[in-house]
Amino acid sequence: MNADEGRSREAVEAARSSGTLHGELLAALRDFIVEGHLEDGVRIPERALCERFSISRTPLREALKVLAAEGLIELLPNRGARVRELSAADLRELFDVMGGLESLAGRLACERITDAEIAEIERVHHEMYHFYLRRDVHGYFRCNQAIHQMIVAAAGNTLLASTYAGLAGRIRRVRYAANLAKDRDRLSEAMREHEAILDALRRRAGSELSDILFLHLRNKLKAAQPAA
Amino acid sequence: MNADEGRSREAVEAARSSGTLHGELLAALRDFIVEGHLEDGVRIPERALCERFSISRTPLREALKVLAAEGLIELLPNRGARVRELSAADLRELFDVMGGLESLAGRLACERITDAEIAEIERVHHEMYHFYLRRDVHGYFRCNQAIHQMIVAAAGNTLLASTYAGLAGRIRRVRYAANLAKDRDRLSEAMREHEAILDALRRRAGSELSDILFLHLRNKLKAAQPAA
DNA sequence: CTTCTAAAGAATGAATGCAAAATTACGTGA
DNA sequence: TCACGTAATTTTGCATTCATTCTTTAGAAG
Repeated sequence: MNADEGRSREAVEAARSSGTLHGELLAALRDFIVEGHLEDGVRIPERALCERFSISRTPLREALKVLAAEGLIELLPNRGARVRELSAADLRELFDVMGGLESLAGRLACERITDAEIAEIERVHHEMYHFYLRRDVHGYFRCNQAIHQMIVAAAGNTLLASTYAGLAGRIRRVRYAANLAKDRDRLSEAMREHEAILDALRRRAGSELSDILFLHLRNKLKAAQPAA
Repeated sequence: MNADEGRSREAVEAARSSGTLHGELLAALRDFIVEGHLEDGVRIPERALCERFSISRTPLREALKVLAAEGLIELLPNRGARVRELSAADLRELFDVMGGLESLAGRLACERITDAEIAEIERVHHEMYHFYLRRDVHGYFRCNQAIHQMIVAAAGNTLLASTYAGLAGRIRRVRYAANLAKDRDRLSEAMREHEAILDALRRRAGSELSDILFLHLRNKLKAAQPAA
């Protein structure tokens, strides 16, 4: 019997989240790492993680292999796992690819986004503007993230969404918010860019939005990494 | 992943070369699947693969988990692994994301590509044109693949390259070449698009090339899937 | 003959055990 | 005191084993 598409997808999701010990452990470990509970570059003994999560080494090692494949950790032969450090070059590559994905998201979103979805993004945009005026950096960034997330969601491409989420997880470990917050000029520049994003989105100007979003990410990187 | 999905290159390369069973097995299995030696959707008994590769289940299962994370296979809880079937929707998503990545690759390539690299691409382009005139579909597609690969390489972003390679592997299983080959109009249209790609590349017109490449992939999908 | 049930068989998920490699600890010599 | 070589401990990689779940099949009832 041929498994139909919807059913296999559900099954995969089920496997990933619940049911198997491996799946839950994988999600838990991922959060654990993304939230920065492990130092960069230091060795992570398997035994310690086993005790931490009350589990045997077999499922743990499976999860580590997957996390290595996702790029969150490094697995050196016979030398165990360590949280992957991001060099300046790595960060640049990450931002560029994220930019490419957001660029794609904008293009796709223009093809299918509804007026209601645009209105919702505009709502968050105005909220963000409010935070901007009040210098509430934390609130500002939350709205910022939300807007980009909404554009990706509006693209209606699950592969894009999951790929984007994976890279976003890697970046989340980097504390670049502080750098961005200090640069007031960058903040207002970003606001203007977001205005342009919304404008292009309203006009469903996919190609144009694509450009804007890529450059937006480029500028974000520049602000985060003045050294580069 | 990074070699593939953004996984750490050093670790993966080390694992692959330094004779860790898991690394070699992973690569072998990936090739084995990508080259289509396993039927879509049918159950893959672990025992059979163990015997096929003369190893125990532990490293095999680790490799399967990674392949599942890469999206090549499905792992259903307590029901084993099967090669993932691509629905029409999946294929559309794949092509769009590949289009986004190639679009990004073109943009980045325009920033850093050398005249020598462009000349090399032109060389393959003319070779491809030759195959096109002689109706040598096989040679045509090889050149086609090579050109896209060269653009991605010229982007100089290892994360982009590995992500792209991962998705390309998933698509490689789909035999769309036959469909494309039948449509002679599509072939000449593709040739014209490739001319435009080269032209934009010569002018280092990143934004323009970005558009062309995305649409090029869109048209490729349309040709491969007239039903959609 | 079909269909439902249940038990036997097979496959997967996880834990443990063992060998090889690496890291650490220790002792010797300068 | 420091450098170096060697042995002990730790850690990783893989195989094996046990437990649980799924699949298949034999059998009985309708």
